[in-house]
Order: sequence, then C-alpha cells, then structure tokens
Amino acid sequence: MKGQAIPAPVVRRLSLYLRQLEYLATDGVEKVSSLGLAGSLNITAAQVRKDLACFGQFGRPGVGYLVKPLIGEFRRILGTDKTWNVIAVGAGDLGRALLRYKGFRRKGFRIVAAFDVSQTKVGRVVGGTVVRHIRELPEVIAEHGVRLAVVAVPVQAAQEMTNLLCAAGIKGILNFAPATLQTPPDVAVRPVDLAAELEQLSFIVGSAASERSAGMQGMGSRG
Amino acid sequence: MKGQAIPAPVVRRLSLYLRQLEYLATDGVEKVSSLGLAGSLNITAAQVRKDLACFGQFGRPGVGYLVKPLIGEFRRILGTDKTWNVIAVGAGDLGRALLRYKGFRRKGFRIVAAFDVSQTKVGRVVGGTVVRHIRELPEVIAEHGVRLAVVAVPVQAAQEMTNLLCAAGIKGILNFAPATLQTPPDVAVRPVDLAAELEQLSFIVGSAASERSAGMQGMGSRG
DNA sequence: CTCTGTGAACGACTTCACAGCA
DNA sequence: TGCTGTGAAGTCGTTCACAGAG
Repeated sequence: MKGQAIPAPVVRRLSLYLRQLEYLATDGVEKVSSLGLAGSLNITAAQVRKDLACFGQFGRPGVGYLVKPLIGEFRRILGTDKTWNVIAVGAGDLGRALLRYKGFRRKGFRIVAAFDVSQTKVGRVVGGTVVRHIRELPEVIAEHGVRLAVVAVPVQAAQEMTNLLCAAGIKGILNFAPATLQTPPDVAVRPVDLAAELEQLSFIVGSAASERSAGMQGMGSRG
Repeated sequence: MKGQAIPAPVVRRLSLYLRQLEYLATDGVEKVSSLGLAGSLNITAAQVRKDLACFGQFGRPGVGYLVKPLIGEFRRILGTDKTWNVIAVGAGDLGRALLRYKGFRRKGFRIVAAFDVSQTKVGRVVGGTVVRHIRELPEVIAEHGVRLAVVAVPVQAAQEMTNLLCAAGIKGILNFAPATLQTPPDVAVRPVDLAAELEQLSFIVGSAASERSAGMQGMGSRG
C-alpha cells in the first residue's frame, strides 16, 4: 500500500492525527492504539490503521504506536519538519487577523510579508510583518523562496492577484475569497469560504432531523 | 431522487452553485446551462445535474436553468432565505476579525453578540457588536433565539465553551479551535483549522509531482 | 490476549450514456 | 439540435473480519 498516490481524505486526516499526537506528547503519553487515536477524533480504528498503512508500518501488534516517533514521521510526510515561508495578499480585516494568528507559526509556517494595493495600508506593520505594495511581490517571492500564499482580498480582485502569484512562482494558495480560482495544473488551491461554512450549518440545523454531530465533523468541505 | 437524505458533498456544492448564481445575477445573466455552471467551478456538467436532481426539477431541456428563480430555491433549501442570528465566543484576534467580516452578513448571518472571559475585552465594541461576559451567554441565546455559534477561543478552552453552548441550546458550531469537539448528536460542528489547511498545501507542494490544481479545489476537508 | 496490517465486502459518490422534451 | 433528467456502470473510500505478530 506504499508508493501509491495518497487519497485526499487520508491527507486531511493525517493533519488531525498529527494534531492529536502533539497533544498526547504534551501530556506525556508515550504510546497510543489505533482505537485511542480514533476515539478522540470521531473516526473508526480501522480507518486509522488503513490510513497509516498508506505510508508504512509504524505500529507494533499488541502495543500500538509510539507517539514521538510518529510525530516525526508525520511532519516529514506533510513537509512541516522544515519551516515554510508564506506571503499574504490583502491586508484588510481578515488579512491582518491572519498576520496576527499564532497558529501558523506553531505549525511551521512563517508569514514573511504581506501585500496590498492601498497606500493607507502599505508600510504598516501587523503582527511583526510589514505590508508592502503588490508591485514588490515578485522580488520578495524570489528573495525568500516563497512557494505558499494566502489570499484575503475582495472577490473582485482574487483572480487577478492569483494570476500574479502564479506568474511569480507560487505553488499553493490558501484562498479566503469567495471565488473559485483558476490556476495552472501545478498550482494547488484550498478554498476557505467562511460564509459558506455557516451556510452548511444552516442547512443541517434547518433540515433539523436528527443527525450525528460526530459523524458530521470533518467531512465534506474542501480537499 | 427527491425526499432522500442529501449527501454532504452535494450540500457543499450547493453553496458553490448559489455563490456562482449570485454573481451571474449581478452580471444580468438570466439563464445558465449545467455546463455553464460547471465550467466556472471546475466540476462536470453531469455532476451539476445530478446534484440539482436531489432537490427537484429546475431546468428546461434545450434551455437550461433560470438564474433568479434558482437562487430563491437554493436559499430556501439552505435555509438562508431568512436571517440567522449568530453569536461568537472568543474575542481574541481571530474572533474580532470574524466580527468585522462582512461576508457573513451578506449571506444572511448576523452576529448579535460576542463573548469572552477577559475583563479587558468585555465591554468593547467590535464591528458593531458588543463583547459580553460568558456568563450572559444563556440569556442572550434565549433572548435572540440563537441557534448558531462561532468558536474562536484558545484550544484549551474550546471543549468547555462547547459544553456551555450545547447546554444553552446551540445547534450548530463553526469551530476555529484546533480541537475535535465532542457534542450531543443534535449539535453539528464544522471544523475550520487554518493551520491544517496550510499543512495540506505543504503536502501537495512538497510531494510536488504534477497534480491538477483544479481537481484539488473544493475536495477533501470538512463536511 | 491485545492490537496491528490487510484482503475482501460493502457502500457512497461520480461519470457515462442515452431517452425524452423543447 | 440543445440540454435536461436519470438509470447503469464505474470508481473511490470505508468498514469488516481475520490472520499473525508480540
């Protein structure tokens, strides 16, 4: 089961496993079974074992998985054993909040610069990051070897900014604009439409039958 | 195909269809084919038709779908033909950004109150919303008939806040804390883990083979 | 006896292909 | 001829169930 292309749902859960393992390590837990990992994430134990099997054999029968080594493996697989330089495009309310968000840094993502077109925003420092004018995009990307970008601009500007990013060599985009971005085949996009997320809840709560919240968590959405 | 339980992926795409239809209406477009809708969203035309078939027969052979009536239908189905009152828990950087975010209001979600435990935050007004102390949660929820909540508190507090929300009658939670929340079966959760989203991009870009970005957009993630 | 790794069975979603209406 | 609605086929992911290691 190794050497194959990894299904998107597996990669998604890999992040969940890593997150949980990090909490376990913080609590001093040294080993965990597939059932132990699964339980706290509302997943089945078989699912956990099948997922891990995509990457190798990490567990020992009768024992389970060793937390610390597994954390190392997962970080390496996800690529977060090294720090990634990231840029943000758009320094509006959402963009500035993302600049201040500490969760990125904790996972190994460093926002090295932010960009905007508005002269009232250029030059400001937010969360330790300087806001620059869009025209400096290419040189900053080249200078820091940036491959990931966060897009938090108004929807009307999203595709245009995306084109600039792709031309400048960006390979992955986290998109907060409510638009489906068109990119070349070698540039991946992950959409995060906050209003649409609430809309999904609206549907579930409105349809109002009886649903399992646990089964609901972590499904659907982007990939 | 009507009257059945709707698959989660279909509901997710329903939000995309609605979003796109609203842009088309803004541009004065009156009708659209399944292919027209599909193209701009990187989906197949057959997928669009199958999805719509879950809810009824909206199109006319040889013509396509009428944009405006379809918008009305979709809003009704998603439950956003009426305004929803929403509360936010946690008035840190992310919480305050969400209070200022205009995208919610545009989709029919009104944040009527925010809550925090910190006395330095209680009493402040952010984006037109007053920050109150958590202890006022139950009465505000009852007063405004609130059923949806946004959680943007530190991970250590997330489960505890969730318990309070569930006890107070909340039925849907948009969770920005990097934790898997445990809730009763009648409370739905949608997780939004921003760092994990970047991690997914890290995996794709790091694995670096050649992938289709279009096919990548909108898959995976939550449901 | 516990718990992993995995083929096989199952179920869910997507794509195909075409009948039928305009 | 253009495009929808839909059974049938196909693909993908999950769950089951058990052999085998510790």
